[in-house]
Amino acid sequence: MGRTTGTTGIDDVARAAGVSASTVSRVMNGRAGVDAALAERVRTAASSLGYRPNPLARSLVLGRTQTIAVVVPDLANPTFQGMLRGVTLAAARDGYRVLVADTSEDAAAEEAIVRETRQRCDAVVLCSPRMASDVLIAAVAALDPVVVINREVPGIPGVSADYRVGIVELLEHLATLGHRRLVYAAGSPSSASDAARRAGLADFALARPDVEVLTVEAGATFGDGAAAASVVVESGATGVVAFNDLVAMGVLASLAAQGIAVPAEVSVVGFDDIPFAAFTTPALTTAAVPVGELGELAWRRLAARFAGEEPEGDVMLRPELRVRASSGPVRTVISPAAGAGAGAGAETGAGRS
Amino acid sequence: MGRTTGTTGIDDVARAAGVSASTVSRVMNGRAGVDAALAERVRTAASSLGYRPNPLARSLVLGRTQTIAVVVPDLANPTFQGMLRGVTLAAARDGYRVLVADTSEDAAAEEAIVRETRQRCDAVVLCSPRMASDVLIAAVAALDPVVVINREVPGIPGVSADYRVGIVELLEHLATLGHRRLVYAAGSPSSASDAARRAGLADFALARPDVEVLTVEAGATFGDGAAAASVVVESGATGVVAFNDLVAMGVLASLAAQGIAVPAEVSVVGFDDIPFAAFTTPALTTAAVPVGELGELAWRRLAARFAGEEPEGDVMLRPELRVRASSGPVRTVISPAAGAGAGAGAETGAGRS
DNA sequence: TTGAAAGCGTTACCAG
DNA sequence: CTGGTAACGCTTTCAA
Repeated sequence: MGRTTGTTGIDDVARAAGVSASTVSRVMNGRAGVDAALAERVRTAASSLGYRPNPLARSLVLGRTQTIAVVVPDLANPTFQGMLRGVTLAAARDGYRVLVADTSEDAAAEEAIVRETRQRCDAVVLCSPRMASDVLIAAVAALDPVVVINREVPGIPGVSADYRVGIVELLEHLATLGHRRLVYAAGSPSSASDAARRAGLADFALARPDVEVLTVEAGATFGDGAAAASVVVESGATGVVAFNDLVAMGVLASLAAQGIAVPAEVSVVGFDDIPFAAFTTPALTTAAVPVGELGELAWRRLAARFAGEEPEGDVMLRPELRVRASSGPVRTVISPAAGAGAGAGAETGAGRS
Repeated sequence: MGRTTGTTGIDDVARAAGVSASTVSRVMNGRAGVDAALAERVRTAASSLGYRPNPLARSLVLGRTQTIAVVVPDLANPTFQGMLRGVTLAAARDGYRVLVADTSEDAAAEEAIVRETRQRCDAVVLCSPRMASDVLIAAVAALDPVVVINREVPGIPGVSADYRVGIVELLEHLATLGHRRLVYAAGSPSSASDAARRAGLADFALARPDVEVLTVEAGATFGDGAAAASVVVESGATGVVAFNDLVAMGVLASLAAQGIAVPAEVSVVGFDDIPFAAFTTPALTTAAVPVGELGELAWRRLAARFAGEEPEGDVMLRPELRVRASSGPVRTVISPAAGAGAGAGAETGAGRS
């Protein structure tokens, strides 16, 4: 009846203003059809009591929380940080808040986490979900207002970056520079976006049969890149396309340690354009994935759904080639391998996306 | 009465199990004193109906949401990303979720955002709040379960990194290497953590009167660092302590552009140890601020409060010196300035903390 | 041990 | 235009 908790409730305001709770509610929600004088009295009472409608109670009766969940595999990954930021900023503009959940790359725990967080929200954004396709498809059905970033799910609209086209741009860039023997330092085979990249590799192979592209299994981290560098050297390739910028940085570091000049002897390109890609030595040529936009777009889909609009089709954002100093024309042929050169083993919270 | 929304509610389960809602509630909450057979029947009914207690309704009646808010000035800043991650992971372990809010460095809007998000949660973590001290003090009182990171607020327990001690470690490191003329590329005067650093500068001045430390107003970004580099060169200093890693990276880039060798001619050290500090060229010596731990600690304070424990005093985490390749012994004296060398102007979402 | 009923703080429907 | 009165979905006394 009002004074149960320390908070001032709608009844307190109603009493102070000498009206009913209904009227206070109407005034607080700006609903038309309230006598101006009364409304003013209510507003005065409300502000003098410092009344703030309890969002929880509103949510319960309204059936919406004004909150959406964003689930990411790893908050330390720049890619997901960017998506989270994009969603958060866009949602905030429309008065929505974001509940964030980090699944710690645990594909098995993912579904439970998603369901749990979804229950407290009006919708959920799944960033590069790791769960198996069948699980994902089933889960998504129960999540309804949901948008998936960077993973195709039949039936539900998704927003993704076009990794397939992006890698082709990178390959073409190197081919144009005269490279004819390249290596792709691949990511995890279980990565959906790596599959897209490999599809791009195939596209490219058809279009440019004169360019040879070897694939070496690397991974998604700096250490993986460093480890893969030796294979690159042995292969005699003049250019390497890394799964992502982190891997590229690992390659860069290992190459530098072996005294191999970039891009004079070997060109190195990454993928993603993480915030620090511009600051490596040499600055990294890469394909920029507009993670912020992906997040923003994800929000727009949700906002549209909330507004009762029909779901649109999938959106594919094309990565943008950013040519920097790490790639250049073919000059010399590197000398056939010397050592096994492992390189640094640093670990940074980033990786697959 | 149950079937209003499409969701299955407690009444549906009760009906299916042939018991009352009270019993279902008791079973779902594992409250003792329910007939084993009945309990089993309830559990069966619940799972077969896919029943999930509505967290909102529980929150309303229980008075707790199992959610805390984390408010940061800028989600693009690695420092805050780290704190957010620390809080999120720690809270998740205890079954709490995190609502995130980005104030976009808007000191004026901060208070409203904080109040708003706080209302939906059980507590709030303020990361390096930008609002004026008096506003902060007043706000914090109304927020109650609250912990502030990296900013002192009389009366409420805070967790911070000891920027004052950290910068002294950096200065001592350079002094030990033989440097006698240093410059501090300062951050924004309005930054609380920069004030702490300047206090450290004063401490150091007293302890090492033989070392000269000039202060040049720089800023918190890569561009600020690049711009400040020329002043450093002109000053004839052999070492520069940057406000943070980003500024240090800017200095590094500008120095490299001018052909000044690091650390042979000038040593450069940063602050924070952001994830990429280890990957600059040369790798950056810095003082590591344990942002993840700060976040985790913030959660612990909150968890303790929830458990009814008394608030402890402030916690100060000491930054850890990370010596890498960008700092070295004094060798040569740099030649008195040549050009104004501005340098890159890249912008990265990072900065004050 | 179990159930009925009274809220938790709002909003919305329906009379007046 | 305003005020009762039901919900929203759940937990928790209070009786039985």
